[in-house]
Amino acid sequence: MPFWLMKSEPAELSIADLQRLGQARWDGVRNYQARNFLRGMQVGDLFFFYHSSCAVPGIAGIARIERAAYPDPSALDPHSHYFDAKASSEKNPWSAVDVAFVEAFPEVIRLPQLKAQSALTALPLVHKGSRLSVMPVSTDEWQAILALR
DNA sequence: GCCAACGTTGGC
DNA sequence: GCCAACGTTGGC
Repeated sequence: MPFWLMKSEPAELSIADLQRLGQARWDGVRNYQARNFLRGMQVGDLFFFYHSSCAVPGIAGIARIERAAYPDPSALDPHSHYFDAKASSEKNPWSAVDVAFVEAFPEVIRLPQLKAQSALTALPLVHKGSRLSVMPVSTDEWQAILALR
């Protein structure tokens, strides 16, 4: 079963929010590379929930894919922050998935700690300037990160 | 608030 | 198809 990592701004959706909600739609991805990874996800896949653009950037927990990729409704909603005027219900280039809460770590695994792991040098997340918000995580990387909990 | 890195747009 | 300009991401 493949593993992934996805970034979310906790002001938008945090691991605590997902814990409270149980489930949520993961929408608003507007980058083709990230979208293609979204489309590769299968129900049951696990991912690390990363908090970005916040006081303590890092991995905050684990969640699971509950529904595989489908056309992202937020692209069609004029009131949405993620509205895309070029998208239509016939031709919507963007994808969303549904996710479910699995686990919140007792403490966020902070970015500097992740960057210090030699097992994670290939992970785009730790690369300076990397903006990719959805990425695959190898089994070895998954285990290395789990060991930091 | 700053700024480096990156993706996208659009003129040519 | 090139590439400069621009907008966005995201750590600090």
